[in-house]
Amino acid sequence: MTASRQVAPARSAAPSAPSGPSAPSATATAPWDELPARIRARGLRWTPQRRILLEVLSRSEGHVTGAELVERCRAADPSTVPSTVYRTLDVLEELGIVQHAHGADGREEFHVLPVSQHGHLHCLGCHQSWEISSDEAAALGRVLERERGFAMDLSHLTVSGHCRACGGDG
Amino acid sequence: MTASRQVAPARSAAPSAPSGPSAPSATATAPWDELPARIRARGLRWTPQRRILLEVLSRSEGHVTGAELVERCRAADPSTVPSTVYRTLDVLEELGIVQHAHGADGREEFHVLPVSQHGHLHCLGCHQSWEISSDEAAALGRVLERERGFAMDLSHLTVSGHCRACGGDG
DNA sequence: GATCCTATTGCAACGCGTTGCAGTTACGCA
DNA sequence: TGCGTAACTGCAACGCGTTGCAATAGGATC
Repeated sequence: MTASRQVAPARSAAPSAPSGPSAPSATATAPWDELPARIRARGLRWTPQRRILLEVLSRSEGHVTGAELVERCRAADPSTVPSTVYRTLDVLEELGIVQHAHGADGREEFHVLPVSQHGHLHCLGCHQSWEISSDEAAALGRVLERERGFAMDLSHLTVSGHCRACGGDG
Repeated sequence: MTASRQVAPARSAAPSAPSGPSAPSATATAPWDELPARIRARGLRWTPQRRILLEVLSRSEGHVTGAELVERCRAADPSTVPSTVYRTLDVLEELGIVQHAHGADGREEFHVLPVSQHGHLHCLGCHQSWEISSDEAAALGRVLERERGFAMDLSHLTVSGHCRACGGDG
């Protein structure tokens, strides 16, 4: 048995969205090529481990859990260790390459190349998830801003509840 | 050194709210007394371990993390094991005694005796947290309901961002 | 009070993620 | 090309939370 590349950990399936289509992974200007330079320009280093993670990320779309990324890196290089992956993800987050959030179950989810700020919707019934556009969350943002001076970070938002199919409608 | 009852794990300080005062732990009708009966009525059992957790909970207000509850139970009975605490919390959640959510860092937080549905606001700068009333979240709820038929579970909502003091205002 | 059924417990192991530390290595510079 | 520094890696251990399993013990019934 090889390192089976388990992709969906049974609790965070994120299939196609029924009403809100997901962004088709535009790969805008392929920032992957410039990354080594950007990294070095910051005094950071371009290592084989980082290259592998970047390759994995460049093939990913939507949300990926940390564990999934570790698994995929391990498929590319069995000697991969989790701590390196997570630390590299931290670095990449500072560079704006990924953005992390916490799913409804508290697990970390990474979003690759955040095209636009968006939150997540998670159904407690069927465990599907969808994206919330900034438009939709705008009202909440405005209320918090106006009444509390609180600047919401949409990308970190996960709203749980029940979708139409699972009894969302009365 | 005894089992030091560490209360604030340094990453989820939740002091008094600056604009939204927290509910003053009304202890409405003290449901603690009826609990043994309610539990037995369901075919469940009233055990010493559950009694201890209930005592701990009855002395808690606001949000408590799972680890904190384990710690406090251990203070009352050093032989307490985490799995029992967490399993009992599951049972109590079904009975409506507690409600769990995931904080901004993904850790579990339990809310004792949820007086009214409310979400949480978490400042990424100072790590304070406040409650979001259902009024405030209503707009978001309406949008999701109308456009997606999605029934938001407010109690599970944590909004991250920056408060006024930490740069929330432009 | 004795008996029986099964809910519950404690244990041990696991999974995800983080952290401290010592050894390694990328890479700027002479 | 060789050198030096500090960024990075891998390891080991930890913390939080979950799960499977065998043993225990509520509590209903007689």
